[in-house]
Amino acid sequence: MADSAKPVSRREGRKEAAVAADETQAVQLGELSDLLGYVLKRAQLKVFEDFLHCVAPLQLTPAQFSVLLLLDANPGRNQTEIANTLGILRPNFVSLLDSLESRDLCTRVRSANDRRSHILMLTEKGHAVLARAKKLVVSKHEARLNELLGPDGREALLAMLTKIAEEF
Amino acid sequence: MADSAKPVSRREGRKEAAVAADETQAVQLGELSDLLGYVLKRAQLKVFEDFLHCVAPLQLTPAQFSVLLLLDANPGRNQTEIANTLGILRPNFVSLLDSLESRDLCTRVRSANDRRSHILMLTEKGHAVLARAKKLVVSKHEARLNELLGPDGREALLAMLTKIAEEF
DNA sequence: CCGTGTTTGATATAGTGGATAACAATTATC
DNA sequence: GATAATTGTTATCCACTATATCAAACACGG
Repeated sequence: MADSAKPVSRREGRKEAAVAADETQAVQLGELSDLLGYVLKRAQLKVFEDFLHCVAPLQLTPAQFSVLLLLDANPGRNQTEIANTLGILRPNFVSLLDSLESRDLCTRVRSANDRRSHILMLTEKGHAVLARAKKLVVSKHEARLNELLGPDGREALLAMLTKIAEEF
Repeated sequence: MADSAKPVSRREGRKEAAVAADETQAVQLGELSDLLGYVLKRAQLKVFEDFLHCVAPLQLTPAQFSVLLLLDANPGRNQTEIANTLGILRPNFVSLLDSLESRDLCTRVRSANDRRSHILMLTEKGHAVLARAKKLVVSKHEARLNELLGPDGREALLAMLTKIAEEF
């Protein structure tokens, strides 16, 4: 999100005329601040933005990180299984994998059982990058969330979001 | 999200061979289920999907609904102010407004003070549609969230998300 | 009043994510 | 062995996001 897209809190530098009191009056959010979907999306953008910033030295997006995590936890799976688990459509998963493979973070190996499918595995470098990424995520990203919400707050939030994601 | 994109819970109809026990073993989410950003995004998609479904009779997207809400709460504002408040870039706000205006839900009026800017206002039809949309959102969408989380759970969730959106 | 700079809405354009159709290769099924 | 289904892939489309640029209108200092 560009600077000019930052919401609400942007005090436009113009019109110093409205000296003390008025200050051009901020736009009222009104019932929008009670719309869960609205706040949810706003929070999600903020969290992704921070994730990107924290993992910037490793050049990993949230989606790429989630793929590496899944490959680590599920060796020997094919593209369809990993893509489905992440809610990514197979066609769109191809270029994502291309990118990871071109950076030598994972490899596609033709399966011996079913020569149609590609078995996915992390490379050595993939394991190393994932390990460093995890450290950054825990020590910087999630740590900041813990600081803001408290450990129990974070747990409660995670539980409610999981409930929505699974049961809603 | 298409059917084929539905995460995890998709038991592929193939291979009845794995009769009772094995069942091809589900892919393990692993540490992904503790990643707040991941669950946050998943929950957000679910909530938007439900919103879209609940307001389908009025053909309003979350973004369009939020614009109508803001125009109602802030009559007499121009495009830049409304767009900034919603975190929408001015260029992208133009077509959004075009769509609403072509449906006679709002109007652009040249300001008398500053003939560069367009004052935005809801039309009569806009007010009516917004009123009906609000009813649908409250009675169907938010009601379902209340049912899932409980009134206090929903409040707590809203509070934490707002905190993230504003202070993170 | 004039000229410089800024703001507003708008256009064009590019990048990204998500979605569908179709295809060759391979496998499953009957 | 013929037909159907699956896997990875390509092409393509749509929505959303982002940047640069423009004309019109305004602000302001000289």
